[in-house]
Amino acid sequence: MGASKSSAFTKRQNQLALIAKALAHPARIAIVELLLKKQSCVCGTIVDELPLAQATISQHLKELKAAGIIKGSIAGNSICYCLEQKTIQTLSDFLNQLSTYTSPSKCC
Amino acid sequence: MGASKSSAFTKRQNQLALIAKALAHPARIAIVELLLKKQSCVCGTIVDELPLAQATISQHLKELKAAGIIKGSIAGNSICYCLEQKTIQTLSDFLNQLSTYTSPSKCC
DNA sequence: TTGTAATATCGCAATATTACGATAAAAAAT
DNA sequence: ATTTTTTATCGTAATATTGCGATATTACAA
Repeated sequence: MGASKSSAFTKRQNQLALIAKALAHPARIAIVELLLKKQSCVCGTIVDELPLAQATISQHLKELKAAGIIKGSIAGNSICYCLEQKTIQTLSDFLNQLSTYTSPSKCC
Repeated sequence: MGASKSSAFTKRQNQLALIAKALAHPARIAIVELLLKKQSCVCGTIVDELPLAQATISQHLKELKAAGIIKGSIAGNSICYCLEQKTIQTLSDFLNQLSTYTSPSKCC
């Protein structure tokens, strides 16, 4: 045991969890913040701005890409990363649902 | 090595990552969905509806509570859980920022 | 071609998460 | 008082993540 029981849940539940998981690390939050703020979204810039080794950043970028949160396009010698709004919107919509929730009178 | 380098990031980045991490599992997505849909938010109901052992559910509830996503209040013999909108809103606001992003013309 | 710069992948050690049976704790029911 | 119900915690095995040095890969430059 120890493996996540993903087969026991719906496709949508697994998808939302995957997107959240991709954002579940401060380095990856920092990366998407950089993509939001900076004009340049080249990988090297990210490596320069974050206090982690190049190999580590590359791994984080891979996870964000696998979850569909960012996409990379080749720009000459380097790779330019950008946010994928569609995927982010999926989680965003779910959270908006949650936050407009009104608790049942029974408790809380 | 292996530990997350949380000290290298801002308090806000760590907080957002923590909230995302709490939602980074399909069982925990299922739990907050239940809290959204059901009138009853008693722990036992959650255990009955999800295909996981009681100990496992309890652990997931603990994580959601630790991240401030839910809160529990004693209701007689059992415990009633509800969503904490404020915390959810924190991540929701961040994602809304991300999804209104327009990519720099340089690439993508 | 040969060299250099930018990213990705591999391999490994340290740590964290997931799941659950067993057990504890606390209140309600008998 | 004893039993039952409800939830939490402990201990542990299986698995996943994190971080990085070393190395591969790929594209451009000279």
